[in-house]
Amino acid sequence: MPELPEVEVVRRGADTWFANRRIRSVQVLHSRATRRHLHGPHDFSARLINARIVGTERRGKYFWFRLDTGEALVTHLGMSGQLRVASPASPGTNHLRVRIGFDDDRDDLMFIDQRTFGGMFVDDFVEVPYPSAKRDPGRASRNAGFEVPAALSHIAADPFDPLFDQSATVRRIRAKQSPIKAVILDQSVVSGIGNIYADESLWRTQLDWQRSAATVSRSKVIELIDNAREVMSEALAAGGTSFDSLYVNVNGSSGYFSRSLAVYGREGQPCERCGGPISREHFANRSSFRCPRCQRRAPATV
DNA sequence: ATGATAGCCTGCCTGC
DNA sequence: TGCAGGCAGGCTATCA
Repeated sequence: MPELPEVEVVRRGADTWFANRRIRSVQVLHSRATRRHLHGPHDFSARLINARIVGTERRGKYFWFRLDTGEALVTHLGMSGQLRVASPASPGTNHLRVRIGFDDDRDDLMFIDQRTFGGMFVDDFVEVPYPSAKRDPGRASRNAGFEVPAALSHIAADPFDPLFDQSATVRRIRAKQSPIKAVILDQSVVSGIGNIYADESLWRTQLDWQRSAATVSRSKVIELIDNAREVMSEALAAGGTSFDSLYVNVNGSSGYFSRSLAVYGREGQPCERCGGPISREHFANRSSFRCPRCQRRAPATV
């Protein structure tokens, strides 16, 4: 559910509240929440207890706590996951899946997830290489690589990542025949973009989501990536997009970017660029919103 | 290899 | 009022 800006809001909150603290206790209240931890909930807890959180990092919609054990506590919010701070004395809440306590007796970390598409797992780091275009011969140490949890090695850099290689990403996008929207939602091509920001970026670029990626010009793809970066930074500045209480930051408050959306969820309402009605179409068992006037569909070739 | 689809879950909203 | 059906911001596995 949450896309890059929402995950980044949560990561920042998590960093503020949990960095430099040592884990004392771990409760797994629903085993599905740790299903991606291959050795089970007991091993999950054992690897965390006594570990100190060094800091937090993010790639796309995943973020993780770097531990002083050399491992990562990886978190994905899925569609409905939340990270909340809670007093150690407070009772659990509905949909509480994992609760972590610290040796300073200050606030607990609660992972809450109604639909259990999200989860947490502990993982080793692997090094991902710097893209060749970003190599800096004068600073060999910087070129050594960047570490990500092993299970995330297939996740591409997101448009804010220092490792993001824009020209390589443009080439990869244009090599695909699929609808342009499916390609920018593919986290192994470019990460962080979900259904909302895909539609918003396509609207800003005046592209029909159905267009085969291979038919979009190189400059238009560059514009699309720039627009995705732009809309996501605006959303981040607004504290994220939220339609309901399912997405909140660690304090439980929600962002207000939903009022700035141009197409997403605005079926029938006027396009702010041309005044025509926004349409809603089915795409991969979900919805796609576009302005049929500004985002023209090429006539079907028969 | 790439691309499309089904499945995982729960809660809420709509329409009958 | 009750209930079935549709829908939700994502990812992964599996099939063609």
